[in-house]
Amino acid sequence: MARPDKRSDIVGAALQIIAEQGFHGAPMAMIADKAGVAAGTIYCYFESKDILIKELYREIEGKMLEALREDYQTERPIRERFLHLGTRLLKYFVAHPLDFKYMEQFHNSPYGAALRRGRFAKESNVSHLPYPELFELGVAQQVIKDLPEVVLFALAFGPMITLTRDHILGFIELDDPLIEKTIAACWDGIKR
Amino acid sequence: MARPDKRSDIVGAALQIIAEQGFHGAPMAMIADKAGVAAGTIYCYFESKDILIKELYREIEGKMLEALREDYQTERPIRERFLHLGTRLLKYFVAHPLDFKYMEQFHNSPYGAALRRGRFAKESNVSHLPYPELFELGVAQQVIKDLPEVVLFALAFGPMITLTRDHILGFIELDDPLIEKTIAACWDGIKR
Amino acid sequence: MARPDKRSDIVGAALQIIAEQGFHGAPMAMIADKAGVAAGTIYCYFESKDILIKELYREIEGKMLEALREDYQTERPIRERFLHLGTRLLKYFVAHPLDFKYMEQFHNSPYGAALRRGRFAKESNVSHLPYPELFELGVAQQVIKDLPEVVLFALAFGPMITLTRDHILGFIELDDPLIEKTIAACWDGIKR
Amino acid sequence: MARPDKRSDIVGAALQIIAEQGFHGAPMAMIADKAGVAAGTIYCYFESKDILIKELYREIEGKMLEALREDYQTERPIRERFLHLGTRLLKYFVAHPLDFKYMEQFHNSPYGAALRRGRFAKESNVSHLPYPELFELGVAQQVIKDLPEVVLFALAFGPMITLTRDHILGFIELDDPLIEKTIAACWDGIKR
DNA sequence: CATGAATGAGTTTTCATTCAT
DNA sequence: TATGAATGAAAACTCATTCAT
Repeated sequence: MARPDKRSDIVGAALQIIAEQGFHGAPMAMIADKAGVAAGTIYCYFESKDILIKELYREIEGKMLEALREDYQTERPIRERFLHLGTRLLKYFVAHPLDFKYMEQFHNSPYGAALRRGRFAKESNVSHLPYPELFELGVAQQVIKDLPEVVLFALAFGPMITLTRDHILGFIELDDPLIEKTIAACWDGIKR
Repeated sequence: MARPDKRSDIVGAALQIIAEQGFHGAPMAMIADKAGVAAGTIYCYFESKDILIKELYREIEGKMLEALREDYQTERPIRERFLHLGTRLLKYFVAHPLDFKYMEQFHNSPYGAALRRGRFAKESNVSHLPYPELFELGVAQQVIKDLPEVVLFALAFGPMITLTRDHILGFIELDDPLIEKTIAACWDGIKR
Repeated sequence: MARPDKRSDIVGAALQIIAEQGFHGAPMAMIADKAGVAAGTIYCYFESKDILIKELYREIEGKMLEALREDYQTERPIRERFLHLGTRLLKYFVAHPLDFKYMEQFHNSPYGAALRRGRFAKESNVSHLPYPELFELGVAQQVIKDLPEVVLFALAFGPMITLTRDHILGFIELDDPLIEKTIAACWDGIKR
Repeated sequence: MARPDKRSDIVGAALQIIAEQGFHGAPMAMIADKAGVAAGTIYCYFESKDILIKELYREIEGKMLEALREDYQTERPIRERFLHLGTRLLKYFVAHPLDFKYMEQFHNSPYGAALRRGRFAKESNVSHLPYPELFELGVAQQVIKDLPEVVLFALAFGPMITLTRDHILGFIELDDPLIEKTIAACWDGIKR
């Protein structure tokens, strides 16, 4: 009767509800209900709501990074590599709007602040991303503006985030040509 | 002992607590306490927490727009007007971090989604801003890339939002020269 | 409609239910119900169930010690002072069976263990009681057996506790003559 | 790998956890875990947690009574028989602190109240113990005070219980000489 | 207008027990 | 017998809102 993997059902239900209503609009009982399990069952798979939230974030981030890295060729010129990454990222978000919304909820919360602080303390505020290296290299090759990494990151990433949000809200339809034009414009922002 | 205007006290307390702890970390009792009034008193000025939140948003947005429009000269060239607006905006956020954080909380919540939807339905997703007109004009004069307004908005605004967040989190120190370089780079992103 | 002091109602309800059913047989909802208040109201007076429990213990202990000290004359002989205290204690418990049962619940729980440890660490395992001094004095005067204070305490107190329990359970009817005979027997146990 | 008798494993695990954490600090899952069996397995041996608790009590009481009766010689004088029993009892508790703690948990709970009531209804509040007979005989021989059996029981038993508790809590170290002195003092309490 | 005690619905989490395998 | 995933009925606690003063 139940689908074979209850854990997936729970994760899926949590993703959908949290993405759409936020953490506080997602009582455990509602998640359980949508997943088709009893309230207590969630605690067979996740120790607490906190852990469910963090775990779900890790899964989404993993899938996203995997998508980014696919076909990424480190021997290509800086510009092409940037365009590849930006395009991939935007396309991933367009294809997985719930993932994007979930990540936004996560970042805009104590969880996200803690995560960012932790990562910044080490080396990068969005670790695992191929960006930091790419920017450093571009600055060294005098292809990219000589600005702090954080600023370059904002110039490159900020528009994608804002635009994805608008796309999801239905303010614009992001098709492939528009995505490419947008990423090209992002490049204009950081290129020397 | 009490300041004359309880309403201001309430608004100020709400801004501070919500900006720092989020909507759910800001019980009415805590706001009342910080404002130095009784819990019930808030309801003399605001029908509900929802209304307090929306009202506070409107006030902050108003102050911000006022700051943007100050010294704004519609007869100057597109580029200069953009640089003026961008610089003003970034400086305003740097000077009023609580306002920025509050707006982020607001946008990243059902309130924000509703607001944006409402505004888009009419004409603009960030109404009252001088941006839409500026972009239209820039496109017509072939100074700005021929992209949808929403995209231009993302290219111009996205980096500022992301960067302000990083500044507030302490990942970077935004001084005036850096602000100007950043806005100039934003211009590169949208200019033809 | 409501009795003037809701706090007393809550304390009274908690005493009765906890004494009879134990801490785990006393949900906050049940206490609230018996007190004639809403569940949340309890938290206007006590931060948590833990604090309610500890506070209630302190109140009971205070009343009991007051009863013990009444008419207590430090200039009388050791034996008379002991008989006075023992008789008072037993009579207090007979008159206030709920207090006795509550204290038993308390002592037989993590709360009690913590309390005893704390008191023992300082100077006495049942501080505030006039016993320790009395025992020391009696040993010095060679009226009381030369045994560790803890043992003397057990010899003197143990029977009263056990007997009070039996009285409350209805196994025996403790009237004044019997109380006096019992305390006299307790004295036989510790006297030299 | 598993010990042959799962039932013993379960009983042992329950004893240890309940003695140390109380009934409510001993979820069935934890008992099962410590016993090295699955949660459901416990229900193959015990119908419910209640029944496990009662059953365990009966086993402990049985072992304790057996220890008491060992070497007990009914033809010896009353005093010697009392000293024998008291010493045995105290030594048993010192040697088996978990048993003592478990019994305290049990008595101080609805289970214990029910048990005592049941036994009193028949004939004795601590049935199976050789005490009642001993007291009756002692009173008849005019060696023991002419007090109700319940009172004699409290005078004799109460100190041992209180003292064992203090010993387990580490407030005193009960070695053999001290045990004997204590039991002798108990005798002073009941002897004529 | 102002107060703040009181409310009670709603939230997360625990855990004895069941049952399909 | 043995398993352990699943259940769902509590339980403690929070907090927006009301209302008698």
